[in-house]
Amino acid sequence: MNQDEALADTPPPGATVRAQTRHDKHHATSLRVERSAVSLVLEHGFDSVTVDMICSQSGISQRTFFNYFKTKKAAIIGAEPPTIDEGRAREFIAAPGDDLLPDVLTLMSAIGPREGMDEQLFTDRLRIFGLHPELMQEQMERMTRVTSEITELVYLRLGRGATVDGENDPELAFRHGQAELLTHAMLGVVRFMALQWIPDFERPAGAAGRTDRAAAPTLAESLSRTVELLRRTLSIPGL
Amino acid sequence: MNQDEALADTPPPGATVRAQTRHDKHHATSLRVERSAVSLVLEHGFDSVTVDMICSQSGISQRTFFNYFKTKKAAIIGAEPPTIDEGRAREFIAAPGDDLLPDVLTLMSAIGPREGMDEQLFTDRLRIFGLHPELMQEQMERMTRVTSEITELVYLRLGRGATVDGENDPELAFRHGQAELLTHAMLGVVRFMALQWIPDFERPAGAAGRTDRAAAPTLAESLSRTVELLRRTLSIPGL
DNA sequence: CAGGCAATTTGCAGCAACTGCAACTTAGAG
DNA sequence: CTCTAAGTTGCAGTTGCTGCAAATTGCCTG
Repeated sequence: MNQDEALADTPPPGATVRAQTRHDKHHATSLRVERSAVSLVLEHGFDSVTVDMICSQSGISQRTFFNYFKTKKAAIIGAEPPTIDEGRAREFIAAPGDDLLPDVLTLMSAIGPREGMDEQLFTDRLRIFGLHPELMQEQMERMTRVTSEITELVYLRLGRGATVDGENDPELAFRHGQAELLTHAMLGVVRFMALQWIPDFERPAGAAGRTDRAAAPTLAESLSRTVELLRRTLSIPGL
Repeated sequence: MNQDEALADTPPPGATVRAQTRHDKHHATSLRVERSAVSLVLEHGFDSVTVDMICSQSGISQRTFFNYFKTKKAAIIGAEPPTIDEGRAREFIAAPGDDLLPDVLTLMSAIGPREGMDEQLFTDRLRIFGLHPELMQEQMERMTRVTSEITELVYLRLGRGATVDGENDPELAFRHGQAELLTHAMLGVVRFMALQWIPDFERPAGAAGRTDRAAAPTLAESLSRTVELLRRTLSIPGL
């Protein structure tokens, strides 16, 4: 998994002289298409933007567009991020025991926008999500695709303290059910978090460039606030 | 809201003689289309079924089809159920305090398949959901549309014990956040519940879910089991 | 550096979902 | 019964998306 990166750190022996290797080119084009798509949608709205528009602005043919992205929505949301990082998974399983909830949330957030990603593109996408719930929906759907993987990790973490031989099938099945339930519930929480994150819906026609840095909490801030709220909510007496 | 029902219990003065009132006819056609769609999809799969097929089997034109349902998917999932029942909402707010979770789940379940609905159609749809995750997705998306309404109800219920004059804005806002978070999380739980419900869903071996051919549990059973699991999960010490 | 293999790109033809419009049919009120 | 409005239909057109085969391009080997 994550073949892109694997190839990336094996540059051709000719040092950095060869500027445009096949792989780089693909990546560049992909990014160019994403940018075109996002900017066009921000300008005209999702329905008014045709695939042909995106193509001509990106300098590729329509057919090539669909070689890069399966659907129009996919192009706007961006290239599919790889599956869960192996190292991250290990960390998660072995992490100190009294922080399960935030850890799960962190794990899930890693599926969405990545760390070193283009800042402008990122916030633009957030704005689009606010404007077009359908696309937000698509993003969430993408996350649900890894539900089973996360469930497995949660399952392992839940069971790490148990003695191996002291348990029987029903207990394991029960714990797996717990993991599954917990994962789905946390996915809902992620949605909540994402919604809190999306900037103001109202958008004056004036300055297109983001000038006010008023409400743009980092992932970590947003996360810790959510966890705090979650903890206090779970402690409601008559729940 | 729920205008259908409101009109239904106001039959024309001519008793039951007039068999096909305008409204009834619409309802009948709608149901016929749904049935055609569901059976065809079960037989050939979603992609292989064209709207034209559904139309000819239902005896309507394609144009009329799109007058009844916005999209092909919508026809398969079925007519949009009305918004939350007013009486139900009141009940929810006033219900005894120590059963919030199951009550929320019940409220949400009411959005999906209705009580007095066609049994065959219902189970067929479940099968389709198992076969085509995209449609399940659509159904869930439909549920998320009432998120804000449910949030409001939860908010009211959370605050019903508080003295009116003893609270200030921050407290109210905080409670609203709680309601929002809770609603989203519960929506995730509903998804979990739905998955347990669907027969033969291809999932990684060992995952919780029915693989046997036993009859599907009723909504109430499934719900109480889920709540039980949820409660025991929330009481995990190092959560 | 030439030649060739394989991956990518592209044009083209075509299908299916969906929409607006205008004409037509029908149900139900007066 | 008649008239009006609601519901239905055909038609033409747009758009997303796919398969296929030809053209192009990057890259490796001799």
